[in-house]
Amino acid sequence: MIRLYDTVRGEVRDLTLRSPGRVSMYVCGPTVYDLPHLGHGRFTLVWDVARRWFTFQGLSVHYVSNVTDVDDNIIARANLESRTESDVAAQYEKEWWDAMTRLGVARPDDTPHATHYIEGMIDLIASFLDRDVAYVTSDGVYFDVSSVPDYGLLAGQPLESLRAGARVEGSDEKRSPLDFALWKNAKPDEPSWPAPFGDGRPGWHTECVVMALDLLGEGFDLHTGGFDLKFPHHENERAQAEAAHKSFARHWAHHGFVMVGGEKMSKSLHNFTSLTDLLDKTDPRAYRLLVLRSHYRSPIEVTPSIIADAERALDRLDTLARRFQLSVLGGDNFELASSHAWEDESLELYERVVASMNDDLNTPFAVAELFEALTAANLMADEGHGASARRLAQSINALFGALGLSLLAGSHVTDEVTEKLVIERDAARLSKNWADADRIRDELVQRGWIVEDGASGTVIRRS
RNA sequence: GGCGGCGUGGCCGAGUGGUUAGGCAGGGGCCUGCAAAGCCCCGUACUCCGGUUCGAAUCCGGACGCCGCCUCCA
Repeated sequence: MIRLYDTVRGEVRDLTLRSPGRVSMYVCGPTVYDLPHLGHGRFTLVWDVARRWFTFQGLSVHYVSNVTDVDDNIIARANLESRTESDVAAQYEKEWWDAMTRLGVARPDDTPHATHYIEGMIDLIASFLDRDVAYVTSDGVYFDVSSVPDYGLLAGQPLESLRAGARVEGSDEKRSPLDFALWKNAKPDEPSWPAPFGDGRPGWHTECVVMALDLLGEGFDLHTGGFDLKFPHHENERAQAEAAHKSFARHWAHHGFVMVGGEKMSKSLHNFTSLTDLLDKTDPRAYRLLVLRSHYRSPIEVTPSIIADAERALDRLDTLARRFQLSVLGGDNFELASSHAWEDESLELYERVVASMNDDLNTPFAVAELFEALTAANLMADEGHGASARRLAQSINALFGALGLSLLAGSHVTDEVTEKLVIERDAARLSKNWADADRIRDELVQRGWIVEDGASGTVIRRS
């Protein structure tokens, strides 16, 4: 049984599935108006890991993540750069998927776009107006939050106390500061769609309700996003579903932020590092390992030295892959738990990792178990138990693969000169000509290789 | 103001009341021609003050500090 923290209840509880063996999950995706930042990288990794883990465990996963391609920020950028909104959205969506590919984040099964769901949103808004849970103002249509009795459930606060803290905005026609825009009336130079209640464009909170219900259906299993989406975004999604008399997500889970110097990373604070930038400078697997080594609900700090730390840890994993010539798992290629042979040490490892992962996705503990197993595998091999060491290493590989982390034995592509140097060095070592052997080693190092003396002679790999 | 979370060894980071989390860095050792890789050993931490308990990082109360949400935001 998989247990997961539930935001509504404020505690870890069983993830009960709508239909056994199948997980339906909706993850709030990006608004495509700028390069993805580290925070986006984190959340996509966190839920990619969850998805992979569910799959690994034999569940059939339906993973939906939206792309918001109409919004104020996109419009602002388009106007600033004298481009069309769709041009801006297309550019940054491409940047998004490029970054996801490099991160090793698997494509969602569905990636609905807000602009493809305008009709459904209009229908929903019209039904709200019919039923008097929404009202028209001079600038659009607003949802009346007081029409939902348990509004504030996700925020953990009743409507009254939320209202008390709400910032008061100038003079608008909203009945409550918490009421939110379902539809924004068309303005010059803005994209708009015809609607019975006036031409315009949808507000942000409506798209996810319509798309989630369309693709996953009522009572889908899991809805996730960052803590900042808990309120008001998710609360407002839920409120709309309630008002539409549709059962919505059974389970809500939220992940922690990426911090910069103790503060939340965000575009509005201008303290973000682009994910693209990080991926250009480091092994993308380092970020995945970093994310795995902290709990998804905790904040993480991402600095160059912390990334470097993860890269060094990665070296040890790759050394294992090299030592046992492990095949590359992870990415699009991974084993299912049921197809791997778990026995002895492997079985113990597997059971511990399962216990950790199924306990609210405790990836840090799972990774700790894997590192302990790594030491054990090396020790077994050192002591001459090659076969069992190799079996354990393969299991470690399979489990990291299930978390989306590929262990790489590294490339052995060399050139003639390098090959010649290796042969010369082996000859020198054989004749105990240490001076020449060391000189050649220095030369190989200068050419960018790390040199190790293996049982069968000089072994090189890229530094 | 309301609600929520966090304060762990040099750094990162888990932690179910009593037994070594794990990683990185550092020190010592084994192995090695020397290295590298690997393995072994070492630091014995838990913001502070009370309380409960035979025993608390872990439970309760309080203090201090930090962070998040209540506005666009992953």
